[in-house]
Amino acid sequence: MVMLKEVTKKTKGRQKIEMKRLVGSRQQVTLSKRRAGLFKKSAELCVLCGAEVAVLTLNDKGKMFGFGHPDVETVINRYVSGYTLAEPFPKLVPVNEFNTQYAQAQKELEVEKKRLAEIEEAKKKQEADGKELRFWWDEPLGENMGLEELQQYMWALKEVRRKVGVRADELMITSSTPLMSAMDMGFGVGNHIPLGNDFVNWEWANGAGSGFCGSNGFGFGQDHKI
Amino acid sequence: MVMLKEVTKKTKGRQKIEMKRLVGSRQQVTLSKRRAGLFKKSAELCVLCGAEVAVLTLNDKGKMFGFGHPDVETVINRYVSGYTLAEPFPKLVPVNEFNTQYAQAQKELEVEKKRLAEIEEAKKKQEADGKELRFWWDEPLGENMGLEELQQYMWALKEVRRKVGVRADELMITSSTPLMSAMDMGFGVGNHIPLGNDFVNWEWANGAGSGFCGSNGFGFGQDHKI
DNA sequence: AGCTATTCATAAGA
DNA sequence: TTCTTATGAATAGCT
Repeated sequence: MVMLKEVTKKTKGRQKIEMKRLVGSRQQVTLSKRRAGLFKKSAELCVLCGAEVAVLTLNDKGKMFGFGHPDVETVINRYVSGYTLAEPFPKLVPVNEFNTQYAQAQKELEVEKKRLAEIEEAKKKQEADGKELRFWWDEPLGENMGLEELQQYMWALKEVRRKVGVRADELMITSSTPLMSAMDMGFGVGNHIPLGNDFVNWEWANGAGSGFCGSNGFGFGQDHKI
Repeated sequence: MVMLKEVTKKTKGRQKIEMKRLVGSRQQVTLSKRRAGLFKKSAELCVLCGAEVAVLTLNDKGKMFGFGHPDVETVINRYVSGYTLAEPFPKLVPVNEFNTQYAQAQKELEVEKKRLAEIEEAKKKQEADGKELRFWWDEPLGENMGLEELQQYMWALKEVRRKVGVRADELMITSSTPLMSAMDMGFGVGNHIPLGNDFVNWEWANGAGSGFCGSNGFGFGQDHKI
């Protein structure tokens, strides 16, 4: 005879959830949990691969949490030092709807992958030739490279600059908008993720008006055991 | 009678790994996989909780990948604005070997090429489904754009102009193709890039299109199904 | 790059 | 909020 053991499950366990905006406390709980998970994985990435990582999250209340190794600022500096110049703002005007952006990103991802694959291929080819590894930009200039493209780019820039200028003038005249006073944003160096030594740290920043933050409770307190 | 089915496991499956620095190809593979995972989780966090998120990763070769919603710049700006409000980044930009003009110019050119590739791609798409895609520089500046935002924008633009101008100047010299002068474009012809050999192995790989998801090549494999 | 067997993350429930 | 538990996901090791 076969006995069937009565199994009273205490919980339904993790359930698959639809990828759409949550609301209320549900959203809050999920945000906390997942942010913790995200930071943990970031820390692991640092340890495992020696990568520098920065993660910033901002909830709808304007509270910001950040993770960084060596620290947020360092990574951001690297980003900014190379980025500001060439990529002021998104190439495509955001369509407002996140999902649309995301879908778009997926498509473009494919294109991007192909392009980079080509670059890699070229690199390998060059290496195979026994030559020193050289990148395309290291080649003699003026060969295949971008005069025409650069002109297009510059033209576009010129155009946008004109538009911006016009718009700015309008605003200057018709508005007396005060500059953002975000200086009163407080920063604190907070929770430490034990990864052996002083390896990773996290920080947070609260919304405007709080002055400075001590190590008082900021909600996200626990350490991330790894 | 009870038969035991012989199970030949094809793989050992996922194994627990020690949290310590990996090396070689193993590190590379892990970095790729986990970075992809990190980006995916970040995207999910955005969708589920309506949070703004930015993630930057930098491998030991100096290659940076980024994810951001609405985009990396926006989130970083919020963070940085806690330090400086007049200009977005200046004080945070470190001047070091990774930040030479030459290195920057190289990055810019790559970004530029990507942009061009995207332009082409977008055009194809446009023709394909007859749907209209507008680029940010063609878009009339929104009425909602604030003064402060514009100022940041113009500041960034100014930087781009300078950098691209330098690069263009350089190209003109080495090219046999006659073209509009950098001056005509309204770009200053200032300092030349020291075309020495302090080549920095610093490659830029961000901005898959919409400014939503920065991507990369290899490894950033699967599409982020949400 | 694809494939599994596992470990890991986490949605629900308490 | 914090802890438990069952299930969904991510991913290490291979090919």
